[in-house]
Amino acid sequence: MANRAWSFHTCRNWMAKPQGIEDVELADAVFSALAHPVRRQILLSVHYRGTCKAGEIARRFDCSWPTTSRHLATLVKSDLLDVSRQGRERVYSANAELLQAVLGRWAGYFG
Amino acid sequence: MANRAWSFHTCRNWMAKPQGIEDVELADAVFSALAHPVRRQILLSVHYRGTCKAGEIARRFDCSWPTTSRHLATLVKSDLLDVSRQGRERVYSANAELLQAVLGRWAGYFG
DNA sequence: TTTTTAATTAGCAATGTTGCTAATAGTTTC
DNA sequence: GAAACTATTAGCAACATTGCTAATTAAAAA
Repeated sequence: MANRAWSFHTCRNWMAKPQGIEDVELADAVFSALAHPVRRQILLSVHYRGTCKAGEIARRFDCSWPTTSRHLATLVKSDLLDVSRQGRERVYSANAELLQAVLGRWAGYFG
Repeated sequence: MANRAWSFHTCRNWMAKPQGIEDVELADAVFSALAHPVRRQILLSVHYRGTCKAGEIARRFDCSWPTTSRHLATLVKSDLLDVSRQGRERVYSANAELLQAVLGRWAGYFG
């Protein structure tokens, strides 16, 4: 029989290094965003270009513009990408600090 | 019109830092495994305990033993967990080096 | 103001994930 | 060998993700 009395509290007590709820949600968003190869490529590409318009990205990947657009939305929702409008174009840039913070924290848990 | 002529080759040329195919698959497995909060907790817990039997883990999480078992299988498939049989029990241990290698590489891409 | 350009949102089908209970496999103990 | 114990696999329902095309929004250009 599985333990039905589980709670965040009991989990914190059992686990050696407790995590705050905010961390759980942030990690969820970031690792889920990174779980798709096209999103990882988009993120890398935007980072190394500095900034990128949606169309520049959409034209270079093997999926339709709407599909790319949804990947971009997922990345923005996770805060790994920032976006700003310039006329009818949208300019994306990578939030490298957030990515490094989350990956660094998790690497640290296993250090 | 989206670029239908995309290929891994063209992508490598466009991207500032190309990735090998192995890296893509490894990153896929690792980030997908980390994308679920219960799997992250299991991994942390096993790491801080050193080793853990399946039952110890299953009893302490808010999901059935079979569900935990599948999370464990996902983690093993990604190589983030190692497993060995001892009699009728299975002992899991975390592969901290792999996790740090993958997270470290990706943090490095954005350094 | 009409047309073109840039990009997203809507809607749908296919597929993948996650949870459960029930069934099964392999080990130890009696 | 039978019973008990540890754990996984099978099978199913609910839900989420991902891809597409078509429709829509918003801005620029004509």
